[in-house]
Amino acid sequence: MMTETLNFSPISDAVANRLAELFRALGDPARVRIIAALTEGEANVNRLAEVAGISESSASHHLRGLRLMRLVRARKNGRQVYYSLDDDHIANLFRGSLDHILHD
Amino acid sequence: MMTETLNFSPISDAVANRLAELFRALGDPARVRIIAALTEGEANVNRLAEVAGISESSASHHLRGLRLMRLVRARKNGRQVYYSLDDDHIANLFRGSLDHILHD
DNA sequence: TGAATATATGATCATATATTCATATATAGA
DNA sequence: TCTATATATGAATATATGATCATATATTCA
Repeated sequence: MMTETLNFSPISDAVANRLAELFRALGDPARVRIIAALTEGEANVNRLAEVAGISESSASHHLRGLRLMRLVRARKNGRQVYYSLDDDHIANLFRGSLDHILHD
Repeated sequence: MMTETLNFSPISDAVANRLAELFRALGDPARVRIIAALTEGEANVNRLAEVAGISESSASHHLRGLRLMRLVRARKNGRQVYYSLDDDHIANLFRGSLDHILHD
């Protein structure tokens, strides 16, 4: 059965959905603070929880989401897990949005 | 009563919250398509509803949120309301995030 | 003025999301 | 091996969000 709709938009369905997902992934204060901290370098879960002002369990849940979205990477060292931004685009995107916020 | 928490993060509470709000505002496929359409120029509610693939009522609700967030501006002409992006930062932010999506 | 049209709004409902708590897993060190 | 520590996970719950429908408002045109 054909349920495809006509595409009037300058972007495709797939791209619109992935963009929305990306923005949703960033659309929470705790995650914003986690990403902000990671623009300064890698950090472990304990540290990120502290930075974000949330419990370690909550941080772990958030980090799981960010990992699944491939926004962050995990590196295990002993019993600690160090997270870092998965690529430079995110840091750039982040700085771009800071511009918007600050220029307003 | 003092409930202020120490600020370990590179960004302040206020900025983190506003950034999260901004991203949340963009974190929906319909709104992504609306913003994408508006990067091409202004459009009325009917047109935006069509582009986003949603009802006009739903479009109106979304546009209300975007207006309150000052991401879009409304210009009334007769009984139509034409929306446009409120400033260039948003279009730039949008293109930046497209980069991220496409380079992945 | 009355009908038609474009948009906006409010209430309701279903679903998504974030937090908490309990528990599991993995590793380090005694 | 036993204990403590760091992180992860699952279930439960509270809150947020989006869609829909009914209705309101504003404007055009006959």
